Amino acid sequence: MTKENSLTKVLLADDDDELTALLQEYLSEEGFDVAIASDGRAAIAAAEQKSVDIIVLDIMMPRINGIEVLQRIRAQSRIPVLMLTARGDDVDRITGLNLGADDYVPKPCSPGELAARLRAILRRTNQPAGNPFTASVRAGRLVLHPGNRSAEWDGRPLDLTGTEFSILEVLARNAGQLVSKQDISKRAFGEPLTPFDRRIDVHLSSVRQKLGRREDGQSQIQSVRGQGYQLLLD
Amino acid sequence: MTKENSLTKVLLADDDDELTALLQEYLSEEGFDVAIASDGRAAIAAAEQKSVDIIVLDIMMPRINGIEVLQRIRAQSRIPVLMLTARGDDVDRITGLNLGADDYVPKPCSPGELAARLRAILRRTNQPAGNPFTASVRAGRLVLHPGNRSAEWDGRPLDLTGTEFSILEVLARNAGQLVSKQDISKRAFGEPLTPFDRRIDVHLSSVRQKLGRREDGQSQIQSVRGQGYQLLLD
DNA sequence: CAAGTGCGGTAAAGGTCGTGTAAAGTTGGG
DNA sequence: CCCAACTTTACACGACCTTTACCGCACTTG
Repeated sequence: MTKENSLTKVLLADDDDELTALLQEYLSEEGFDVAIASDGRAAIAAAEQKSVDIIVLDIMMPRINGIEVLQRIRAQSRIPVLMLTARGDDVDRITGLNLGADDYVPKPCSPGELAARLRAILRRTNQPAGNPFTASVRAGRLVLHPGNRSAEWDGRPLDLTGTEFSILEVLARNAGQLVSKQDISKRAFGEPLTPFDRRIDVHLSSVRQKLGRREDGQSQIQSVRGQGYQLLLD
Repeated sequence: MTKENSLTKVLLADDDDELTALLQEYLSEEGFDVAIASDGRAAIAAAEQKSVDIIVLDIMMPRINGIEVLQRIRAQSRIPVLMLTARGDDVDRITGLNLGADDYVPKPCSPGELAARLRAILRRTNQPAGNPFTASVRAGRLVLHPGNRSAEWDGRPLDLTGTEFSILEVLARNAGQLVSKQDISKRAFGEPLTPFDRRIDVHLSSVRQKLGRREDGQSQIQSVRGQGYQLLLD
């Protein structure tokens, strides 16, 4: 389910190999055809040669930085570009946008959210997205729509915040299996878990409240001490 | 993926020869192909030359310490790394993770748990695990799943704590044979038995209660005074 | 065979650590 | 500047592990 004719091709230009590996895996699952370039030179080369539909560009890269890459690309093409930058620098953001980037996403970011932003750009630029973008994730009574990041429980809409959706999506994609906090952090936040980080616990607590309880009084999301969490299938 | 036989290759980098020997034996049983480096220099060399799939790295090592080794490895590869550290020092933990370690395990630790963490990382990094990872341990009516550290008795799930699982796993892997307390300690706790340590007795007592008794009223786990314990096969 | 010795079984106490959750603090977009 | 979302902080609780204590039994010794 990775290769087909009408898959949208994404070029990931980033020197962080760990991050690109994570994103590649996720975006492939989402129905994108992913290519990788780990420095500016490679990015430009790839953008020119291969038929790429959209580019994800890290601002900080060896050899040629992302802004310059964007300028060179814009010099000869209107292909959509999404810029990734380290958190903090708003100057970069403005610069990037003025140069013709189509969107901006701060690092670290959830792969799911990145995918959603890519879809938004493609929709906006009228890209023929004839592929399984909108593929929903189903797990028991839960249905997630990564396309617009909305969710349903038993057919009723669930009002989730962005982070809540990201975390629940990780669990839903591995429904019935144990997922470690480390996994959840990497996939939902795009960064490894650090020692005293309680974010997952806190957001999961909210998610649990919104999901309600099972007939047996148990939470829909089970926790296994020291190991992780697990979304129960019915 | 690395060799003809498709076993996952683990590089153990630690100067504690006793520990590495123990881990090598265990991980081999688990279907890993194990290589050993006993100082930082050797670790880097091995990581560069041989095709290694994942690295277990002790922070405290002669010549070049683990953190520096990790930096050098990360400078040219994003191969998964699991860091081992002496208990206590959280600073090390943070440092390690920020440098790009994939997980952190405090010493001493049970080989079984280490293996589980390795599997988790490999799954996360989408390693093609075409090998006997998920191999369950079967002993009579008992089935252990080291993959998620869960267990069944007569098909019914057994609710074991982490330490209980570790101890029972040692017995199950030598089912029908006598295992000394010394062995159990090394394999389940990752450290030799000290004079007044009653931990094994205590945990084994809980395990016995959870396993119930045989028709003849005997415990499923026999003790041989002064020698050790033995899990009975039916 | 009685007394002594030491190992093993187990209950209970104590401490540690992971988790649940409310609430305060912070941030960023409108 | 406000509001929603997110993060951080704080506290409570409970699971788990270790330690301690006591008891009984096996084996030894006189």
